[in-house]
Amino acid sequence: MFAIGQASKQSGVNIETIRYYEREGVVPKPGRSAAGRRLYTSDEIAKLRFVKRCRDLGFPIAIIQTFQSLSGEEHRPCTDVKLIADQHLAVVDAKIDNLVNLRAALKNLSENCDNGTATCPMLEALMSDEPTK
Amino acid sequence: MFAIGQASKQSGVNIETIRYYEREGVVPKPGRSAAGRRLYTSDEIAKLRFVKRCRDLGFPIAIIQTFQSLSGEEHRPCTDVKLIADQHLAVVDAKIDNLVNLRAALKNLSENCDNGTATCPMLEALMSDEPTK
DNA sequence: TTAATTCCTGTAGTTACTACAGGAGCAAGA
DNA sequence: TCTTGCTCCTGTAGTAACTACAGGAATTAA
Repeated sequence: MFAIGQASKQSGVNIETIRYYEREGVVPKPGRSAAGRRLYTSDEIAKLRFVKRCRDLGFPIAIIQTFQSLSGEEHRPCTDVKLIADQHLAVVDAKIDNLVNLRAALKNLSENCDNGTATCPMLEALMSDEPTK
Repeated sequence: MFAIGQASKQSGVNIETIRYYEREGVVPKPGRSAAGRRLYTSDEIAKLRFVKRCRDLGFPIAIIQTFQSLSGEEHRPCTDVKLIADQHLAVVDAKIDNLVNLRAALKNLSENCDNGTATCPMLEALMSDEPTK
């Protein structure tokens, strides 16, 4: 059995975040010592690690909860999991596209912004009536 | 003079968001009609459009406020603006890198997740003791 | 005149945490 | 044994940038 600090180190999840996950029901409530301190089993720490990995992949918490209920089911969850993952992949793709466009616009603005004029061309562009595109 | 609905349509900023910007001091408070309704000049709407454009480029509100104070100054703001833009560009680049890596990991997991086994390889990978990478 | 639309203020909810405040338990050295 | 320092506890509030009501008043169109 491990105290919350150990659980944090082993899972990579911040202590405050662990307590937050417990409040929100993302992970089950651990047992407590006589003095009321949380005590984690290795399994519970593995669950924290699972949540952390999913979060690092950008899955929202609601979806992680779906994963957990799927992994406990009888019928093979693979199709469901893949579907969710692929939907998430599409979201990530859209985000990347957006950021790449944004980056181009930003770079374009920035590159026209070093000609030493009194008025900044970048601010002018942002304030003008023409759409930036 | 335009009511808030008009200002919203012309600037592309949601009505609730316009009021939020006003509360937060992102844009100046407009005048009011006798009955207390907000009335916007074209200049004020242009300012909303400016904020919208900056937000669409991902600039946080605090930085937009810096832009606005810079644009009102005597000394040429171009250098300052370019510096901020380039810093922001670096942030965007880092975000893109992150997402591209994440995408690869996600795709990798997803592609191994269609072999119809009873246990989902993707869930297994996320739950295993080995780091995902 | 009435119905539909727009607008008002003020408050609370969203996401996923993070940061206290104020207090108590615990382990190790002098 | 006492003290020092670390860890832990609960509960609350803050973060960013909105969004979503509730409950009511004004305006516009038919």
